[in-house]
Amino acid sequence: MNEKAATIYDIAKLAGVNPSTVSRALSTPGRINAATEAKVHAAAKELNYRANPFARALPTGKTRMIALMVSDITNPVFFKVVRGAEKVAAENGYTLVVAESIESSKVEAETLQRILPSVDGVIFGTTRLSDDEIHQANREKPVVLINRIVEGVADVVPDNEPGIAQAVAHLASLGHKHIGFLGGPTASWINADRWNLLMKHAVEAGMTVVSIGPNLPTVEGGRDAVDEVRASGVSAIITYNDLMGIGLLRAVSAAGIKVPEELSIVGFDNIFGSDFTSPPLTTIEMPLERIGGNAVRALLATFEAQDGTVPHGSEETTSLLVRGSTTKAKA
Amino acid sequence: MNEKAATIYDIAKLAGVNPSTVSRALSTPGRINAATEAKVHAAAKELNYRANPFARALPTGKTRMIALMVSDITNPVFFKVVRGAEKVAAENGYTLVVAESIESSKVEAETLQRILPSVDGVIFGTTRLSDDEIHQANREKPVVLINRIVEGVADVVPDNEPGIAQAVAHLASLGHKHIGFLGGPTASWINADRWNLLMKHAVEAGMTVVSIGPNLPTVEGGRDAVDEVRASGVSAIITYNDLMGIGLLRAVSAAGIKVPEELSIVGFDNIFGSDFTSPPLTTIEMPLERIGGNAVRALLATFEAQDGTVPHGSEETTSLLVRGSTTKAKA
DNA sequence: CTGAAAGCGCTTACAG
DNA sequence: CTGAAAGCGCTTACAG
Repeated sequence: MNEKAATIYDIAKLAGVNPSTVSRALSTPGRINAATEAKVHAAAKELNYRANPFARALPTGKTRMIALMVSDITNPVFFKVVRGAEKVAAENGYTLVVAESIESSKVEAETLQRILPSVDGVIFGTTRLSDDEIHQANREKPVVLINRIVEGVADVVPDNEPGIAQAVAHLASLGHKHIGFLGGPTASWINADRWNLLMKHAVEAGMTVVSIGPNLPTVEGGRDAVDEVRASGVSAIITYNDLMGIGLLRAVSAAGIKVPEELSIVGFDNIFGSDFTSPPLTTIEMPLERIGGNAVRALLATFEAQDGTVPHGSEETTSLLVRGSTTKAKA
Repeated sequence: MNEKAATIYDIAKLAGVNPSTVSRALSTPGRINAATEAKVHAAAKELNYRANPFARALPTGKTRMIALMVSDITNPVFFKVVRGAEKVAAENGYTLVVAESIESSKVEAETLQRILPSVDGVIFGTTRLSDDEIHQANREKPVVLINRIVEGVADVVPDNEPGIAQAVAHLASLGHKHIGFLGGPTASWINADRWNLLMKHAVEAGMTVVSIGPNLPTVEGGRDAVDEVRASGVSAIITYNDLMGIGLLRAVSAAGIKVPEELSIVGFDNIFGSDFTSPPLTTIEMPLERIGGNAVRALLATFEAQDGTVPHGSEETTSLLVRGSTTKAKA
């Protein structure tokens, strides 16, 4: 190991030009004499040259790295988000750094401080940071928020409405009159959005809807809701996310309640594994990979933006994926 | 955004010392006058100073970043590996870059070239690179391999034997006489290791064992094995990984074969979701998070190593996790 | 179009 | 212990 890498000086010597010419040939193609440029490229190839990104970053101040902060790397909701983000970043010559905050706002703030000097901008998956902390970060480097809206900060949020409208219509067509929503984190923008939309559409469809929980947005949180769900008398329930839906489905079945005959369950997200259950979980699909990719695009857009315009995105839409956990309400 | 960050020159001015003194105070604590050091630290704190990692990397050649290359970021096998690696990296002041090669050796080679100049070393999760390509990378920067052994290159591999021995003993105690192994990637070190160990232990236990497949190491690969499994007449099967185990379990159930009464299934890895199936999958657990963490430790060790010693690790062990997909062989 | 020079923010021998 | 200087590998005005 430790073969020393070639520099622009090595290339300059080999090609018989000045190092600054090499720099120009490599970084601003078309701006210099074509023959010279070709010579430089040939020499670069011969020496297997790759620019030292650190040396490049110093004068420009641009690192070509972006950070994606997630609260829990092992939460399957993030897998596709990370993949989408990584892909778009790579396509644009950026390197993605994914950092985990382990569900603690203190760790998250520290991690952010550690990573911020290294990157050109940061994308927050779910975050426990306060609006103030987000504004502070946004003052240093461009920020894009996923599933959260903060005044003056770019965001990418999905449009939950189509999926919820479809889910309500689906349940209504199956004869459900009284349904529930198993809530997740109360401080979360997306939890509130889903609940508000569900109320709106359920009422419009002539159904009643009650809030259950809120519980932890995990398999355990779903499992812990069994008694409350049963007590509520609902014939169908939509859960804040699939993790809760899966936990509820398994716990309810273990308690001898038949899914979907006695209780229909609809999850949210369509995470990996949500079709492993018996029955497989009906769910409202989130375009997770697109969201990750578009978060990167939004960040790149702020890099370009002359004015301080911040993109807001909800091109992403949601839709119902009917599997086995929903059926006709008992007469 | 774009508040310009403080530099050591700002600190030097504020503290009334030379910039080089600031540098020393910050990077080699204890090497200078305690009072001076305190003054510098106070000034640094006041200015909210954070060292520019790029400026630091230029003279030292050390980036304090390490890369983890995985073939598929959405493969749940990697979740805990990534988490373990991220954690140990952060503890040691390193930033982890995770890169995805999208299951293509060409993409992987390109990604590697792109990332290599930015990092101090690289960890390969599964890799499609040839031994030669790995040696080439290892010549430029230290390399650690997970689940693969290449002469002269550091590695972290789990000891598959305890888990397999336990699984065989478990199946033997349930009266199984004739079992199968559903194979994954034939070029994979770990696939071969698991198969060889299974043969050894099955034979010692007086069982016969046959190889089925190989198939893709995915849910689909498991599903596609139904006919071959059924034709083989085995009463129990161990799959290369959980993904295949889950696919097989679901497909076999759909085909009307009862699991575990008519076919016992044992997976490998204990991935997220392997307990979502009905019945939940019995599996051989891999210490994935430890493996990720130890891969980082091995890499850091090579940074220290004066001689070119490369660590080989199989401290990690495996063990059987009995859930619901195994039971007594039919009489 | 291209050369010579200065500078990005650090670190680290070299003096004193 | 600390200052002054050179250098890491680039980029980019400034000349010509």
